[in-house]
Amino acid sequence: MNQSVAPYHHGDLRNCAITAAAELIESIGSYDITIAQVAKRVGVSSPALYRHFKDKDALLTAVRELAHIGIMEYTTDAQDSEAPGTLAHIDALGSAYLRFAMDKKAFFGLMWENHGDAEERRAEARAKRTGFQVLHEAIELYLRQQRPESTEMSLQTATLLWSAAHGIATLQHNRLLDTFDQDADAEAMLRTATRAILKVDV
Amino acid sequence: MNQSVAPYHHGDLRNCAITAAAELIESIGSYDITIAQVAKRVGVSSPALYRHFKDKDALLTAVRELAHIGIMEYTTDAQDSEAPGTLAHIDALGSAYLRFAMDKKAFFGLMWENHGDAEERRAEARAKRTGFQVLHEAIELYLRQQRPESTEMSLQTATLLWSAAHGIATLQHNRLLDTFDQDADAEAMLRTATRAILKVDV
DNA sequence: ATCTTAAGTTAATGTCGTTAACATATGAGA
DNA sequence: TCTCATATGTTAACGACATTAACTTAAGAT
Repeated sequence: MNQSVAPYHHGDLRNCAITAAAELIESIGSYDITIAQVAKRVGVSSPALYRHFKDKDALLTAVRELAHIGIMEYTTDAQDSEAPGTLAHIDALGSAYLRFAMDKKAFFGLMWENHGDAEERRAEARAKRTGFQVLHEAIELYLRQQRPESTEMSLQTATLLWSAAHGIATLQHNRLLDTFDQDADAEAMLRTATRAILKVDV
Repeated sequence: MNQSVAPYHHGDLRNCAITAAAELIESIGSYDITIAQVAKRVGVSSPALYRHFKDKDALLTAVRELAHIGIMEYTTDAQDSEAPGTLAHIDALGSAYLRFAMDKKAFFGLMWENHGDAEERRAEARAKRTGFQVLHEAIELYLRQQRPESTEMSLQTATLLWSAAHGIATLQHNRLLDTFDQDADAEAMLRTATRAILKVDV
């Protein structure tokens, strides 16, 4: 009556393990966690986790899914905050990406790790593409309204803008922006990049 | 007489270990190597390496230095191939970066890993800044010659362009460019980004 | 020649991922 | 209600690994 899905002994080990792993990652600020740590946190023996995950990587992959959901929340909030088709809308999406990268450093790092299984990779690529679609649609709408002659370039433009955002986020994540330019401001950089790529006069 | 520096028992374990590690990384295409593998390759016991490296991370840091030298070679070749101050010169630098990322995938990944010691980090940051300087100077020269009114923006411009290149390289490295845009061409993207950021009319 | 010490060796430790062997609770059906 | 297959959990054990301890050897200075 307390749980809609309350399977066997533990109740819901799989999901608990995933959130425990996520909490652990968040608390130590690194995705370098151990099966034993997760098991302990859930109050279960290590091998128990192997009833629910093929291996450690499978668990981390599940956490990555959480991370995808997390970045999607940031994105959706941003999306709702500005009128579609405006430059502000695109800025908001980029800003959300940068904020996620900084707020959830460990998750952001985890999301872009190289990992094992080919099947899992495909699933994740799909999830990432879904996130990308939001940007793509925003840009397509913007171009259609502001620069109709460039509408056909929307995919290339979106890919390039994502790359720029990703580069800025990654370098900031590794504390390298400051190394290059003491006064670097990631958000300002991304706005500049956005305007340059969209060929908006500054 | 065969070695200029032939210290003690092995001869030159430290350097041999570093190159052995690098070869190993290159041959398996991953920097997920083990001390034992490196030791075996050099024909020495694992603990022997601890006479020359504080821990595994110290060895990997040394390999990272090799990687920095490697990317510098690509950069220098590119630099020499075009006249300073031209757009082609800047393109060549970016192209070198992308090529290094693809040619030496494992090294590229290793270079941007998060790692331990604070002191080592500072040293690496310095090495990276040195690489960045090359781009910065190229851009400063270009701006001075082609867009004197923007010369004061050279640092910000260089940082932004590096970020864009890094984002493209990273996404390509993770096979994500194709996921977003089947026809994505990293080099073409970077050229587009370069022209947009430098505000060159296309 | 001797002695210090750098540079190597083998043994041992603790952690980790993972599998094996065993135990138990759950829900389905007799 | 009893029974049984199976999902889920436990402890024990293994092999790989990083790292340290204790011991050995060779090189160069005195």
